[in-house]
Amino acid sequence: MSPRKRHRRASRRQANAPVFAALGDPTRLALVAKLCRGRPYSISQLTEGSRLTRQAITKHLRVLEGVGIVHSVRAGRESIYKFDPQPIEELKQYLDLVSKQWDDALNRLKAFVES
Amino acid sequence: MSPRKRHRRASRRQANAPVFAALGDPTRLALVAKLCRGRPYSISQLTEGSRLTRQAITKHLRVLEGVGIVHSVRAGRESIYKFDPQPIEELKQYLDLVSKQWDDALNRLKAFVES
DNA sequence: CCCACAAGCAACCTTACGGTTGCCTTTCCC
DNA sequence: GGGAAAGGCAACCGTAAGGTTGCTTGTGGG
Repeated sequence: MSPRKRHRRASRRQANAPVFAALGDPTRLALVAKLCRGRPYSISQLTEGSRLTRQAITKHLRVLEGVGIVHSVRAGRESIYKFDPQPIEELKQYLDLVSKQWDDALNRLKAFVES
Repeated sequence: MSPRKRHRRASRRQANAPVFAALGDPTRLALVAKLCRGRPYSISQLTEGSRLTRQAITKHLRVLEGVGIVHSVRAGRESIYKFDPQPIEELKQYLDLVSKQWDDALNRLKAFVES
């Protein structure tokens, strides 16, 4: 593999880290679970059922929005949050790549042992 | 959905958070990328090519080991780390579930609009 | 036997994160 | 118009995370 290619791959990997980090919190995972039910939710609605403050939820939503997992629009006096599947789709692709790399390595090893 | 079922689903979700968190760091992502190339690596080998201290790398490896992404065995005077695909496989499943839930919601919405 | 290499352990530092509280602004609606 | 609902902003707090340094322990090889 060329150094340039390796570098491109590395920066793609690095780009995924913040998305993983955004999902690395139970509260945020719960928010995602709720938002991917389809309907958009206001902050108050998302705060309902959580033992946390509205402010805490707001911060978590900002983190999710920062990596593109959700988008918000202001509608009158409320902020409406909606799920966006794209970043998660990219994570899936990346994890597939990791699995694939591992499988290939195992197969190469097997072939080597049997030869 | 029954409350019991919702609860089981919630705890499964919660269990994934630490794994996401473990992947939510560029250094750790780089370590995973290296380790899933197949061969096991010692700590010194994993430290090579990184601008961080061996200690820092060790800490990161402990985090990864804590969620089962890697396993270590002591071999003589070195600690050998090996990749384990299982936790990542579970993440993939979970993300699939999220995507699926979103798709279903969209389809329901479409059906509703067209009716 | 001794030295050097691999790692572990512990202390420490700085910064980011998760969370709360208090107060201000905007919007709705009676 | 005025009160209540929905948020935004900023300050603050505790703690865990990422990283370093220094020192000790164990192991392998000449």
